[in-house]
Amino acid sequence: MDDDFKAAAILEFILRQPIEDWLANELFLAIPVSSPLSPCLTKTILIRRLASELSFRSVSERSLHSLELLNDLHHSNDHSDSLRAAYCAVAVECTACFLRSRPADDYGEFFDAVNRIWNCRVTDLESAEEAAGLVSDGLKRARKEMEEAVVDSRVRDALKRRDTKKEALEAVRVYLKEESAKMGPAFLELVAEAIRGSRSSGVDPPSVELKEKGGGSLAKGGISGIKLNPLTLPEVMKVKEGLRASCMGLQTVVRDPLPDAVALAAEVSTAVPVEMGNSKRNADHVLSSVEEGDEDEDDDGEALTRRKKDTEIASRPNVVARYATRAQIAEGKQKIGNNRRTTSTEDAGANSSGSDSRDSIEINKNDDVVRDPLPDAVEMVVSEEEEVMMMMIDTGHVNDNEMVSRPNVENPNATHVQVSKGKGKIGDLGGTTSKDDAIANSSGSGSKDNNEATKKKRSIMDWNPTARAYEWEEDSDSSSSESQSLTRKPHLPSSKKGVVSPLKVQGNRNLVGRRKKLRWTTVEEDTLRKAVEKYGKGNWKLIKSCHPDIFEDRTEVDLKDKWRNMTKP
DNA sequence: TTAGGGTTATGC
DNA sequence: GCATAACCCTAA
Repeated sequence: MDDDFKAAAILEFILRQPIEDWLANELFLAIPVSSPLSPCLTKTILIRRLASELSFRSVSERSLHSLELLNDLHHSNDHSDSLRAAYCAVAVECTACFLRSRPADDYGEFFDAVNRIWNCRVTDLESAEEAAGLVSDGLKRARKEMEEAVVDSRVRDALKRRDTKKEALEAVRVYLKEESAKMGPAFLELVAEAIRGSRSSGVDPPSVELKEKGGGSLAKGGISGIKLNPLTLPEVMKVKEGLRASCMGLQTVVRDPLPDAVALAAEVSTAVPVEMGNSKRNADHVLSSVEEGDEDEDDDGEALTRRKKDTEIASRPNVVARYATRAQIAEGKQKIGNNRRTTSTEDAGANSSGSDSRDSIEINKNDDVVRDPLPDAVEMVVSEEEEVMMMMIDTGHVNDNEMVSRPNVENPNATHVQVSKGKGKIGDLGGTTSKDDAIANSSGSGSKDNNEATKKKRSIMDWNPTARAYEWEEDSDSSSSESQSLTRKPHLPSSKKGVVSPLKVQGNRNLVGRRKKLRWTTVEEDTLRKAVEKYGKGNWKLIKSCHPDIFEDRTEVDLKDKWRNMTKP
């Protein structure tokens, strides 16, 4: 285990506390954790983000995105009904909201939403095997209803009369409650519990009070866990500094993660002015408890002696595995031997099959702890540093005054906390629609990302509207290494595509300034034919946007011209 | 954004 | 040279 492990444990603990988002954000920014984040921490961040939105009675397309990422973190055989229901309800609300927010005869935004969410997003889900967990009969029915609503005003009216927002909020609430219960206490809480267990004989128990699994409040982003006293501002500063010191000061890399984590808990307990009990006093004792499955890694006599002192904690199944980052997983695999080429599924299976040398990465399916997600899903969720960093906090719900007054003890001039509306805030999304988000993000990604601040951590609550399964190839003209590194993000077709195609078209121009003739392929023709059947003649832009890959080098006019040719007598 | 007329390139 | 497909221009 290394410092990153400690930082992840602290962050997970923090993010599950009922503290304000700005504070969680501050702490996230202050605690050095490298990416890729562990699946567990990623999941915690996403859950926190959803909970925060829920507390503000808000659902948006970024909620959809969060749910998609959470689905990716689910085990392939562990798809949750409540997740499916929440996804469907949020998708419906994200569409139907445009019926309520616009004049009675203005359906443009609604049609766009149907196209964006149901014709593109949900269609992709249905075709993507890894996202099958989100697809339900309800989602299919809803999709049909939305498609009918485009052409049938009665269906539209019925949809408008439904309180889809309430349905979505309730569905998300149910999912969060269920997921929080599944996740159980934070790692540090488990450690605290272990400490208390280890001191049960004649020693004052710590004042840590563990709630029943999943019993925590969701208010203000809190999920579950230790009861905390409200922190005053000076205490907050102390927490932050203490946590930072804890993370930065611990340079010794100990092979065995559990005692190290316990030591960390002890340190945190001294740094955090909340009731963490006598963890420090217990630390020496608990430090002596070591899992026995790692002897080849830490084989000194002292460690061996310690290992035998506390079998209870030693037998705790794989709590540490929750924090294995991809790097740690890779390291673990290397221990096994890297001569086996595995598929993603094989990796998942291997990680759960159990081996002493893999204890640090093994996921115990019976532990109700976060399972090892499909590596491919992890790849998508946590492989991109920016992707995960952009998840970091800032719900966009905090009012401006609060944002402005947020203290930055680290650096009062630091840009990453200049979060006042419209200025310096990374991905300022407060109160914007998802469409606005996409526009803002696509238009600002270049210059803003060059900002030094954006190279640092970003808020977990920041919505990355471009963070979808799409990932376009880089433009040939984006040659600088800096821009390449900064633009390695997935993009929605609506933003980047619109920029790329004309450039490519220009590149195809001949000396006369006319594009080279590009003959239509059979695939293009078939797609166009089917698309016209589906969407009708004349909806060339819609058709193009629904098949951005196939019609990558075609304009809407091209589609129209081609159809004209195809239907000539 | 689309429709329709006009222009150009390509294959026979 | 002609037919056709692909592309361009412009009005609505």
